[in-house]
Amino acid sequence: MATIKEVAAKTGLSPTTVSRVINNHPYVDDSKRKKVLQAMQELGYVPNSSARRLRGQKTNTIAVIISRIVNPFFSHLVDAMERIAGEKGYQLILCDSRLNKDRELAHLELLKAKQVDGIILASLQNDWEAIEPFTKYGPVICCNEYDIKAQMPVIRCDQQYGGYIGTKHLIEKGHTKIAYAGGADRIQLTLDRKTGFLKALKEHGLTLPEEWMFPSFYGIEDGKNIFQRIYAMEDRPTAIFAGGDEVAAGIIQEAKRFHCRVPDELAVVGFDNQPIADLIDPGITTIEQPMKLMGTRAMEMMVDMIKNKKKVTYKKEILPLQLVVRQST
Amino acid sequence: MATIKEVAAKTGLSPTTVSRVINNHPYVDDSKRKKVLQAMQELGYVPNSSARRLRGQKTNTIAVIISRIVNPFFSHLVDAMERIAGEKGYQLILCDSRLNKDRELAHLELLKAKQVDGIILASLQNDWEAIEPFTKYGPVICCNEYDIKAQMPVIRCDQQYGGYIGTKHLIEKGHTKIAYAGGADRIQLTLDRKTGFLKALKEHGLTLPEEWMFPSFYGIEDGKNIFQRIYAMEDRPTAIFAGGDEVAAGIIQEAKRFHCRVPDELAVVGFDNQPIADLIDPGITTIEQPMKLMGTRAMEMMVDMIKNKKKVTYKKEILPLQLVVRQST
DNA sequence: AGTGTAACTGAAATCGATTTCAGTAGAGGG
DNA sequence: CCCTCTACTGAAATCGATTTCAGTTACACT
Repeated sequence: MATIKEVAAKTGLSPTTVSRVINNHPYVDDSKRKKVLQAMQELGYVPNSSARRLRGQKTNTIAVIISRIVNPFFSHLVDAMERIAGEKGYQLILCDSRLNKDRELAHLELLKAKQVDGIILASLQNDWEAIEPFTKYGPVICCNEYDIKAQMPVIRCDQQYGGYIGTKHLIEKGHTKIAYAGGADRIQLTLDRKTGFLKALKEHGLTLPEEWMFPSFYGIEDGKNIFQRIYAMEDRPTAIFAGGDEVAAGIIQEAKRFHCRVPDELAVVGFDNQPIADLIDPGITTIEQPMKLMGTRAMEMMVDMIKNKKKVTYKKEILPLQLVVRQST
Repeated sequence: MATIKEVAAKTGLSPTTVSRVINNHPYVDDSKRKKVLQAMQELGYVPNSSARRLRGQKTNTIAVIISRIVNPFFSHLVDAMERIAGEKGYQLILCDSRLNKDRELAHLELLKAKQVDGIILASLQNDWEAIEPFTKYGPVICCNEYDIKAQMPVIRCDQQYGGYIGTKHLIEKGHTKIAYAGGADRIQLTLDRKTGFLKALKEHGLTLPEEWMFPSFYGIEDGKNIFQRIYAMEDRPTAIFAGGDEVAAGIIQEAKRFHCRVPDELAVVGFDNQPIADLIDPGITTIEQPMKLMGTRAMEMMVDMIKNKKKVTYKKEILPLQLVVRQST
C-alpha cells in the first residue's frame, strides 16, 4: 500500500504538500494540486487511518454498548444511530454486554485506550460509581437506560410514566389481579417502570402478591415460561404487565397453546411497540418507545460533544411515551 | 492520559522495558516487572490503541457489512459474529449498506485505509468486478450472500435447494398456482432461490405468470402490499413463496384482515425461520437458515485468515437448509 | 584464565501521517 | 530601492507505541 512519501516522491514534492492537498488546505499551487491528485489516483493511495489517528488524536469512531442486539428494540436503536454516525463521518463499533457487568466495563476501556472518541451506553449494567472514572477520558452518554445518580448526559423515556399508564389501562379495563414481569431491580429503568406500576396499583388500593412478580425475564421463551407458572397457580392474576413485547408475545403464544383466552382470561400489556406487537394475534397492547428518535438524538448529541470539546454541562432529555391499545387487553 | 514514557520515567526504566512488560516478553527482571505493573496501575495507564495500530500494522477490528440491521436475520447473524470476535479479541464495526451499492463500496474503503483487518460481506450489492480490487488490501469474505464469479471465501447456504424444497412442499400440498416474492435478480442469492423455485415448477409442468412475480420486497409492509395486489387479481394464485419471514408475516397479517383464510385460500411459505415464524398465527412454514452457524463460521474463518496471513486458497462452505412445516401451508 | 551463552537493558529507528516553523519568490506600496 | 505582505513550499518535530540492535552482567564450562 502506497504511503504519503511515495506520492511525494512520484510528484517530486514533499509529503507536506501532499498532506495539504489531502486535507484541502489553502496555499497549494493549482498545478501541483492536480499533480498530487493524479499521483494519488494512480497509486490508489488512501491515507493510513492509524497514522492519522495517532497524529490527530481522533478516531472518528464511536462505540455503542447494548445488551442484546437480537432484541428488536436495540436493533432499531442501533439502526438509527448508525445512520446519523454515517452521515457525520463516524464509524460505529457494536459492543454487546449480554447483560454482563464486566463485559460492559471491558468495553468502556475502549475510551481509555483512545480506540473510540466516545461511548453511548444504551444498556447499563454497572452503576454510576463504576462508570464515572471513565468519563474523564472522553464523552460518555446514556441513551435509554440510566442511573439517577449519574452526572452524565441522558436521553431516555419516562419509564415510571410508562409503567403507570400501562397499569392504569388494565385497571380501567376492570382488572384488580395484575401480575408484573420486569427486569432486575438493580436496573434503574426497570425499577422506575415497576414504581409506576406499583403507584397505579396503590392509587386503586390494589396489592401485588410476591408470587405474581417475575423479575429478570427477557425473551419469548421467558414469556412462555411465565405463562406456565401463572397457569399452574391456584389463585391466578387476570392480567399481566410484561416488560417487553417479546415476553408479552411469549405469554400470549403459550396461552393460546393452553387454550387460555387472551384477553378474556388473561389480559397482557407489553412494552416497546415492536413490529411483533402488531403481527401477533391478538395484537399486543403496549407502551410505545420512540426508539428511532432516541437513537438519533443520542448520536447527534455524541457527535456534538466530540466536536465541541466544551464540557457539555450535564444534559437530560426525556422523551414521550404512549399507550398503544390493541386486542390483548 | 499517561504514556509509556511517563511510566518509564516513574520507574526509572526505559520505554522498551515497559513495552516488554505490557507485551509479556521474556527477559524482564521480576522486581522490575512488578515495579512497572505498579506504576501502570497508579497512573491508570492503558496503551494507546492508535500508536499500537500504526506500529503493529494491525487494528484488531473487523467490519461486517449488512443491508439492514433491523432484519432479524441480520441481527442474529451479527450477534453470532460479535460473540466470536469478542472471544478472539476483535472489535466489530457495523456497516449498514441499506441495499446501496455506493455505501457498500465506501465501507470497503475501510480496508484500504487499514482501518480494519478484514471485512465480512453479509450482504452483497456490487458484483465481483467491483469487489475484487479490494481483496488485495486484506481478507474479504462473503457470508450469506455471494456472487458465483467471486474468487473469495464464502460461507453460505444452498439457496437453490431452499427454493426447491419450499416449492416442492407447496406442490405436494396440491398447489398448482404458486406466486413468488423474492429480491432483485441482480442478487445471486435471490436469483438462485428463484431458480430452485422455477426448477420445482418445471418438474411438474407448472408455469409462472409474470403477474405472480413480486421482485424486490423485503419487510412486513411489503408483504401487506403484496397481499393486496394478489387479492385484487382476477386469477389468483393459491399459494405464495415469500423470500423472507417478514414478507410472509405481512402477507398473512393482511390476509387475515381481508378474511382470506390461510392456508385454505392462500398458502404461504417464508424463508429464514425467524422468531416471528413461530409466533404468528398460523405459524409460518419456512426454510430454516442456520444464521448462528453461518455467523460463527464466518468470523472464525476471518480471524484465521487474519492470523495466518497465508493466502487461504479460495474456500467455500455450503451449509444445510431445511424445511420447517407449520400451519401456513 | 578464557570463552560462550543466557538473562537482561536501553538508545534509536520505525510505523505514516500532520503541524510547526523557517524560508523563498514575487507583487505592491512608500 | 527597501519593506511588507501574500502565496507557496519543505525540513524536521511530533503523535505513542514496538522492534532492532548493541551492549552489559553473571555464570558455567573447558
